[in-house]
Amino acid sequence: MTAERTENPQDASLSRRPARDLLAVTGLRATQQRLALTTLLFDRGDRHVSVETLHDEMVRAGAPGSISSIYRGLRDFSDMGLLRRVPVYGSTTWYDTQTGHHHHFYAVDEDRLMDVPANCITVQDLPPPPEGYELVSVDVLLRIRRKEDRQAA
Amino acid sequence: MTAERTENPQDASLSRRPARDLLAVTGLRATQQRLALTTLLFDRGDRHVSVETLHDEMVRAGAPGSISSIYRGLRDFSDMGLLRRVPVYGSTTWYDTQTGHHHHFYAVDEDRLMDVPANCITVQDLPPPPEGYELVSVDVLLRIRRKEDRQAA
DNA sequence: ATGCCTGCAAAATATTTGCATGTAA
DNA sequence: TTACATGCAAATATTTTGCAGGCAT
Repeated sequence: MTAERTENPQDASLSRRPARDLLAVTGLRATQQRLALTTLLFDRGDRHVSVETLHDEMVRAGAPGSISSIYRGLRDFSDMGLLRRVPVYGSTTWYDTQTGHHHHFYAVDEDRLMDVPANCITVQDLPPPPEGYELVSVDVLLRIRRKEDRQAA
Repeated sequence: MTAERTENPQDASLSRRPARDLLAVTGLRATQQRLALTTLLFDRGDRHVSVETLHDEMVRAGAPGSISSIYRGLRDFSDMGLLRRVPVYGSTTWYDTQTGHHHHFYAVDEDRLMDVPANCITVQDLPPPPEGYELVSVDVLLRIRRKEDRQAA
């Protein structure tokens, strides 16, 4: 029962220290799928992803990971605080790699998220949470649409 | 007190003028289903509903309307500006009967929306929308959770 | 009478899960 | 070695839609 462990050269990028560190923090095992996911998510700065966009990316990159694993991965990462679910109207769930406070434009006609530059929005006079609750996050969503969509009848 | 409120489902309440007026504005026909929907939605002040909660209500009230009709109704009402979709994380779509600017608490562990009292939140320094876009709405979602859920692990 | 609506069921879309196998530690 | 993770497919969940009959106008 001796499995050969062939160290693929291409594993180097997927085994980067940062990715492993992120996983180590969560206590999740550093599997190939999770390392690939982590690298794609966090090596390019702030991004918004859905299961679908990320799966496309992984296929293009030849990275390992089935759809189920991506669902599981994004869910687990969110639960552990590595990602943040973005509140939008549409049916698909969007995740943001930046967990700090910042906000979004949402182009309703295109079902597309855009970042709002940091420091651009000030939220004041927040009410205290209801009795027994604590505040977890503040999300501001600026719904926008193409000006041309307002057709002068 | 054990008051028996045996109100007739086909009561005149479903044909109230306000409900008909709302529908008249949209150009949609005043069917029994839409009148029932409109009455349930707008006779009780500000509320958040999903297809499921509303369907339960209609069943309980003995009001007419299949699930499909409720889906269609809420979608159409939103499209016509009578309702407003609330941006949340979960899978179900929530609608708010108050279309004016106001904001929400979202209890993540219960998948439940609560109103934030008006005038409680001030949003300042809004950035201009991207070139070619116009701002449609500003939604603030305050994610909250039970304090007890923070189990010292 | 006409054309928009509804209900039903099937389809489409989004996400989770059972289980056998694979693999990190 | 052992527990946890993955892949696949089936199961759920949510929403839309085709169509025949119904109802508002």
